Amino acid sequence: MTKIRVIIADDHGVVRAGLRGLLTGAGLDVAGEAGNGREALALARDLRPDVVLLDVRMPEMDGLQALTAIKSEMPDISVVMLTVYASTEYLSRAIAAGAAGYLLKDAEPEEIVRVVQAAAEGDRVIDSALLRSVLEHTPVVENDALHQADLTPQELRVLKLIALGLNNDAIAETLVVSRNTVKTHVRHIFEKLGVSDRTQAAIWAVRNGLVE
Amino acid sequence: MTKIRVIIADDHGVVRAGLRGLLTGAGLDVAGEAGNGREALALARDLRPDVVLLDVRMPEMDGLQALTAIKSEMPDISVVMLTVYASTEYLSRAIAAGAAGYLLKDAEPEEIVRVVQAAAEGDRVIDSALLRSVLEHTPVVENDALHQADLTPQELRVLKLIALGLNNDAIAETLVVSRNTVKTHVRHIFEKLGVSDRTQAAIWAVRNGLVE
DNA sequence: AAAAAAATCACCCCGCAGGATGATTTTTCA
DNA sequence: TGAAAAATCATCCTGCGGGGTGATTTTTTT
Repeated sequence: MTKIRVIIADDHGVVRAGLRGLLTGAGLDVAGEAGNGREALALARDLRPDVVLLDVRMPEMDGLQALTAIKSEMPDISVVMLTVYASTEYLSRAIAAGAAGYLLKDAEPEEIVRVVQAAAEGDRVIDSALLRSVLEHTPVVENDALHQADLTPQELRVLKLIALGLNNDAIAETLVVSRNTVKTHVRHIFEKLGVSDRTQAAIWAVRNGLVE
Repeated sequence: MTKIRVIIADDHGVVRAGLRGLLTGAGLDVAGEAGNGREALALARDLRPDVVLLDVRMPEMDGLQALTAIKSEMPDISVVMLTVYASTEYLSRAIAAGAAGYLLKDAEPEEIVRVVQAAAEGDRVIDSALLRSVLEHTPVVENDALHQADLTPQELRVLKLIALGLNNDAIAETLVVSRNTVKTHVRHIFEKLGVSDRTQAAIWAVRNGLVE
């Protein structure tokens, strides 16, 4: 089997060096480095790597823009986002734009390697611990509709995760409960919102500012 | 079988009278009339009708607020929205909030009766012609992400309908094509957006201003 | 301490969604 | 006019989503 080819994009040389060492040490092939989103896009065009590691915050073209550009032009390439911010805003945008992974910069080195490898396999890995922390630390703007829906705390978490685009299994994993439990919550949410499927629930959530 | 019980809410007496005549003539039971959303909500609490007909624009509490309040408190009651505006904004909010139907005030009388009856049966009827007209007449804000996604005109329509919460059958009906065709478009959309299911596509669409 | 609400989980069923493939027709554009 | 892109449709298959029911445990509230 050939080595997994990766491109690193971050505006800090130190970070790039650190990542390069980490990935190379794990047997991956770092095919190129970029200092901003535009360079990353150009490099991806030229080198056609398996995975692109993108910092969210970069000059010229930020990580989200680069993500969108890369995914729409080269859907086969997996993109992993790297950031210092654990915000639902970024996270959900990244997921919606097709990111294969989302990592905090202070994640364990092994975790980073693991996610990049999973991304190369075509898997989508959003760190559970990260999702949980985002759920708890992002205050929900008290909303009229939201108040009327009268969701329980756990239902609110489930709805947020639905609105991030997660399926029931992923939600179960994130909240550390069984799939059946998630399905029960999901049904209750549908009843309370008066919708009939998860897509409508997700739209409801986005429209009511639940995830940004 | 008992008559279908309906509440009418509109701030114009003329309209109420017209609707009352129309519905009564069709064998329905108009249990009450309201001049604003708050009254409609109160009436719904007292009378527990099968269907509430809500004008979108009303004083005190508008139709969308009333819709949300009624659906979250009494999910069993079907709500049909009545409006003079064919805007995606209202339409999608109404659908997301659980409206069973959405009608233009200049709709055919038979159409209005038909939709109210369908709503009473628990069906959800969004007029196809209305959807089509909304699709064509709502200009899409040219967006960076949208441009990059490079969707074809028909794919764009399908995506809009996904973002309104429609399933494949409803989309097929709206666009007057087969279910298979819709599924093909849907798959292409997923590829272009880099997402893996319709919920994520819907979120993408909402975030990129495709439906409001 | 008792009652109510929230959270947990299981099992069954069905249908639609999503993925893969292949093919034809229509429209657009060079 | 010919090539390319877009739109149309079919068939097969698998699995997840969504609905229905019932039940237990934990937490909150009164």
